[in-house]
Amino acid sequence: MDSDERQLSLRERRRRQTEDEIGVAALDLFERQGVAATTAEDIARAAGISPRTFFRFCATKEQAVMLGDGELEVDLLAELGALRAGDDAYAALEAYWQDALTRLGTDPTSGDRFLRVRRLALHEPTVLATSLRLDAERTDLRVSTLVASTGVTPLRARAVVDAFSTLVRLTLEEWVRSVEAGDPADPLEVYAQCRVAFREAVAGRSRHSQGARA
Amino acid sequence: MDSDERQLSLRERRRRQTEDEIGVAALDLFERQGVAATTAEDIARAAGISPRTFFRFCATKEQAVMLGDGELEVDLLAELGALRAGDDAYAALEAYWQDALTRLGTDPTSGDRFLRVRRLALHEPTVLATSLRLDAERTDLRVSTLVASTGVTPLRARAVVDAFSTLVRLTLEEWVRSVEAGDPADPLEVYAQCRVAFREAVAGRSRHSQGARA
DNA sequence: CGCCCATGTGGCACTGACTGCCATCTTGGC
DNA sequence: GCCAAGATGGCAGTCAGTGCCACATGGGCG
Repeated sequence: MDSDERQLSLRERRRRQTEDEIGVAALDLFERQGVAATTAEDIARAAGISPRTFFRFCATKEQAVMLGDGELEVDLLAELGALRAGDDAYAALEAYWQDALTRLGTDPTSGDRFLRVRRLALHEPTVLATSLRLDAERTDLRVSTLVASTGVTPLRARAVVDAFSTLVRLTLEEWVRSVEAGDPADPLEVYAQCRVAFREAVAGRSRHSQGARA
Repeated sequence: MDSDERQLSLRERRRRQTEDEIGVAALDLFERQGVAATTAEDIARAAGISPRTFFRFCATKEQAVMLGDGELEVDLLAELGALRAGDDAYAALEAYWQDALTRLGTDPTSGDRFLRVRRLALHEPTVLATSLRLDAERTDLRVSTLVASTGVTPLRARAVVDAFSTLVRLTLEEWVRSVEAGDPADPLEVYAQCRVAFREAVAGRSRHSQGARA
């Protein structure tokens, strides 16, 4: 987690600091004025850089709030790459995600930030779209990593990866909802619920429901 | 399917015709020159309207190729609305989707068009993003319809709807891949495969794999 | 038939996202 | 200290998308 704060070239440290400042500034402005009313120039000014430089850090203004989550993806890929033939990839992803959620809960700083971004995604369609697109762009690499490490067919790999992404998104959405409804739930709790709901939804249920069939 | 071609006000018929012309023009240009190299003005000119009017039909140029799929969504909502407490919503959605796929296979015209759009989505990130966003925007209505008709909890409804959307997307992707690989598969076949892969991915498997556990 | 309102269309001007290019400065290896 | 690589900022340009207004057209109604 804190392994790489020191011993980085000055450039690299600066770079991360700027990324962070951009992220904070964008999140702040988006929350305060809405995404539409916030211009890229606004964010750049608040982050102390020129508009031109701003667009070197992120391709669209919406991506400004997502600059921080690269590490999570790296971890995820490492997790996938470490699997071997016969391993249950979906289970591994679930473990990874539980771990990530726990860390988020433990570290209030990054946790809060993360929550605020997801909250934004719930209310601002363009932010949600950006998040979805980011996920989609990462899918191919996840899939090929999984195929390479475990030898499953691409179709199965894609099924696993897509199912996982969807479950994650569902979890985050429900978590945000619980926070906004006034009683913030434990993310792990929410995740457990979503996992069950998701599995039962897909399983093609037979019994378990309150009413008769028709 | 052809229920509403006649007996519509002249305005309505014109409207649909224009929509169609826009869709055809956009698809054509996007395929030929790529999305980035195609301006909204290009599409407008090819469709015989002014740029200003073009943006009254679709909010972004990418949406131009998706103008046609409104009816599918209407059908889907009708399906969801017709459910009752205790019904298996996921199964209903699967049936609906099989039906839709069959219709697409039967009607070569709209089928080809549909395929071309999905193909575009596979190669053009902005088109994929648009499709994802459209889906996300429709989610809320699907969920509330489902909640209203069957009384399930919002979380479960969301799980069903999201799982279904993901499965549909997976199916379309695989279908397109099979076409591009040179041996076009039967969409229903692809769907069946994806359904199984998806279910097994989520189910938390226990046996069934080729190798030992580790 | 002719009138009128609702609706559709086009033109114009404008904002703002994003990009290519170049000139300048800073970093880090030697 | 010196030089190549990389980072930054400014400038000009393209193009997506919007508000506004002026005009045309469809369709109901007397």
